[in-house]
Amino acid sequence: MESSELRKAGLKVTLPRMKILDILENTGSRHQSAEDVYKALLDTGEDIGLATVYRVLTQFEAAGLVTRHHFEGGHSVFELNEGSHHDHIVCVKCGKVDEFIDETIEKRQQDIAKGLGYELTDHCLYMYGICKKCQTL
Amino acid sequence: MESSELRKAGLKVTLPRMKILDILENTGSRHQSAEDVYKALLDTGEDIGLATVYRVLTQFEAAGLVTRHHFEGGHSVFELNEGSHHDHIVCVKCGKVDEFIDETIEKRQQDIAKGLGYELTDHCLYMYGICKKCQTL
DNA sequence: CTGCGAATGAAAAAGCTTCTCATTATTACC
DNA sequence: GGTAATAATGAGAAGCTTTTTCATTCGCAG
Repeated sequence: MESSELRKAGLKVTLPRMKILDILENTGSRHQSAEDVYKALLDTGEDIGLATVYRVLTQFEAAGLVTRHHFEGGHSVFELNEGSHHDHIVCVKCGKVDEFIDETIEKRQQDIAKGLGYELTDHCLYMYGICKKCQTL
Repeated sequence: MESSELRKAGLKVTLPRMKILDILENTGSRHQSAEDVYKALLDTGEDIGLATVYRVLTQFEAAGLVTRHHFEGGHSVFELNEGSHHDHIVCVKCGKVDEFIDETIEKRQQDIAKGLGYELTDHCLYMYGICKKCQTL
């Protein structure tokens, strides 16, 4: 069960938190806004407030369970942390998102941060392009 | 004069637009929020509304004069387009921004996009960390 | 100089997100 | 298992950034 995940993060095991974790794990899109999660909860008949969704997602982020991305448009999207860190490439035509990880880039980032005197805490790389399918349309 | 820049972009040469362009060009920080620009205008005694600042910055972005960045914290910052592409590293404590360009990373990005079948149109890399000064506080 | 259309300012409105506080649920302890 | 202390929740209000509305003003072509 996921309840151990919550306990490990120092969070009480409550119904809203379990349900939200469930939505994050078992929904098609890996990148969901707080509003998306809220709507998904309503669809399953759960009566969980939007404020709780925001609170829980923020707690999950602090606990390292999810990552918050600042995509364009002014709102945040959340992604479950399963497996390791990765970056994103987004198709500007159809919105498709591919994920990747490149050790060369990761390494260079560390070197650059160090060179500029920074202690790196986080980073994100977004590439925008046209995917193979959209190129042929 | 910069008025030619505005004309070239198909925008009428108005006092607010000239003043805002001036602020962007002659202020210490290269990365300013709409609020920053608004305050700078007030400081110089100009009576320009915040709504106009937002409108003008958005027009400048559409005209390619500035780039809008979505840093963490929920608000946008604008940067004058002079010189070439570069990436950013932001101090999460004091908000300081350093810029850099790394050919190794640029090259890898192209390769990765190609490998995934994408035709790359744009990309942005944000690193977050603690700058040298803030580390000692 | 004059007038039309675009630009502006002020205030209201529109998101997204956080806060407040009374109520409810969870966990530690008996 | 039951119960008290404590944290979590829900609903709505509030906070922020950004956009929109609309009457007024300004820029620029004629």
